[in-house]
Amino acid sequence: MNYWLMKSEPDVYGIDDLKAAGVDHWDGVRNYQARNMMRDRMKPGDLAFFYHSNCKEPAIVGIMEIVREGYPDPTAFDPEAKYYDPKSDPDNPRWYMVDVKYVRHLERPIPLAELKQYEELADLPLVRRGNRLSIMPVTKAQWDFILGLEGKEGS
DNA sequence: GCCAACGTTGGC
DNA sequence: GCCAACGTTGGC
Repeated sequence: MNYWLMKSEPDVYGIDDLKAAGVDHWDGVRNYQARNMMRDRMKPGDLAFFYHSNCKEPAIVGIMEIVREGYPDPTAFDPEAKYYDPKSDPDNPRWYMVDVKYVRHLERPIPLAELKQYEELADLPLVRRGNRLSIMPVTKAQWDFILGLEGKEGS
């Protein structure tokens, strides 16, 4: 199984929204690298960190499970949708999404500023300068290390 | 709100 | 196919 980290702006869709929904579509991704990962690599049973971006304190805030592998994102076909893409054709869809299920909040949010302090996470794209990937793979070692931070005091 | 870094677009 | 211009992301 694989591990992931997925970003969302809490003002748009935060972990509490996913908790309320239970299961939801991770739609609106319009980046090819992220698309490829959802379409080709994510499988039901994979786990992902829910990350809050573009907010006061960017942080990993929870865990979710992939429950449906990549399939075409219908919001790309909808002229009324915010992320409508006229170049995505239902017969040859350009954009994909997965379904995710809320698992739990972390015991405490683990802020980006803290994640940046650890040598163990130096290769995680999230902490690298200028990184803009909204979906990224996390190694098992990184996953376990981050979970190990949960019970510690933040710094 | 600023702005650096990045991905995409489109002219050539 | 190059690359400048542009729009977006996202931390600060």
